[in-house]
Amino acid sequence: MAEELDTKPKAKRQRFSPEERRRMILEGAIEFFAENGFDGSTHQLAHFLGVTQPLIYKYYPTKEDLIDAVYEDLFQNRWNDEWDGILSDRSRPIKERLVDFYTRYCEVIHSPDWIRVFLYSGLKNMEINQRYAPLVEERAIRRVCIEARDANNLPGLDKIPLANEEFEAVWTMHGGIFYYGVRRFVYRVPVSASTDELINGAVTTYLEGVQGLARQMGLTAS
Amino acid sequence: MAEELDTKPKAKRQRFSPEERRRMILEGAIEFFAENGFDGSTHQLAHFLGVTQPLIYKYYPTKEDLIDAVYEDLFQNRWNDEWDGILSDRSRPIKERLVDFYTRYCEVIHSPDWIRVFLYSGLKNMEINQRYAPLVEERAIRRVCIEARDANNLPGLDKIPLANEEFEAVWTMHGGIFYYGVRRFVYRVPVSASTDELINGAVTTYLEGVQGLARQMGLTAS
DNA sequence: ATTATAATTTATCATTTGATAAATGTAAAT
DNA sequence: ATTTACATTTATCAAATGATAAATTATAAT
Repeated sequence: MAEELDTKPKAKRQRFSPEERRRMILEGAIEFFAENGFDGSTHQLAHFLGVTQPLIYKYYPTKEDLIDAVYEDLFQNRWNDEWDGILSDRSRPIKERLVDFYTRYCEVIHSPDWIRVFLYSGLKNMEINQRYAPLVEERAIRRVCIEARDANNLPGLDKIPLANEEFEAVWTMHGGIFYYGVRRFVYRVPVSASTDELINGAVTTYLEGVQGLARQMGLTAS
Repeated sequence: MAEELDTKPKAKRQRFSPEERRRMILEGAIEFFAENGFDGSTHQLAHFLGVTQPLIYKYYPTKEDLIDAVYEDLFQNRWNDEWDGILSDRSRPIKERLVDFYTRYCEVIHSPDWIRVFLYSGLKNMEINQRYAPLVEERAIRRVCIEARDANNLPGLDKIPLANEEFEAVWTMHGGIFYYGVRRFVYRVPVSASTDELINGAVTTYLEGVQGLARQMGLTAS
């Protein structure tokens, strides 16, 4: 009768197809590494998965391979090409476009897994984030600068090239939105506003503020 | 004659006073942990210091103790009380005050050591950052909100309490300024603006933008 | 029911890591 | 020059870690 009173739930061995198991390990690894960083041990990860440690190595021959799979799943092809169109669609008010874009963007990045793994990878590795920042600058920041010029009837880039301050103003908005995720998922402190309020506030402030900036820079409506 | 041709510089044993050595180890640990995270091994740290690993344990009985010392040196008492006065000094234009404050603040936080250790500690631990965020909110964010109300002749807090959007607008500026450090010292990508340009841009945009926000919220000049 | 495939576990290893004790050698005091 | 104090190193350890090989057992095909 003591057999059923064992301390462990006993979790009998369960077989899955290679595809399923591979996926299960990857999903678990994302959650585990997001919490513990890439220095979390494969033994602990296995325990977290409810599986023995050598099994992980059956599907990912080295820890490095597993980490690469985590990177790919989280960051590769997560930039939706439709977002570019949203920003440039001048049939809509610019504020609406920016809110729309950042709402979709935040649906991707404002998760504990994404933010934390992104920072961990930035701190450890650097290639991924070094590649990511220029992508953001090219596809978002720069585009916002251009649209802000147009929305305020300011000269186009062919007349006057983008100034550092214009770039940084967008980066500041962008960084502020990113940082909201850091406060929530890294520091884990209460935030006073919802994501919608955050985006609305950041976009409103930017659009209003960039006019003052343009004035300060001596840009005049054309 | 082969003795002088040894591969190692031979670096003969050097004695320092306990205070000096303790300091040397701490400084090295900050740099080392900032680069490698707190999972960097004490063996590697010793090598980095040009010292044997047990020596570290003579001065810091456990790795935890050393890490705590790193925290304390970087984050404890780094908030200068004079900063509070700068923000609240209504004899100066608000823009000048904000620029002044953030210039000094950035002198502290915009260093690879500070930014990286702060993020590492946030990701691993959380107590420190959980304590730090409310400090910033109380002594900076909130104060900026109040001063922005005053500078725009808007009702005081006794009339109308601070709205989430007002708070978030400042947090966005603040986060944007922080994120500039992340781009430089974590992602290690080129940034287009200098720290001065960044601060000027962020502050200008915020001050201009918060007026639009107030308008949107229905706050009227009194 | 028996067999065959292969998913999963058990057992094991070399290295690394945080930590300790004993030996060594430097610098100051006598 | 000798002695003494103690800063530093050498030697070592148990536990943890990434990784591999062999044994086991669940599942599907026969």
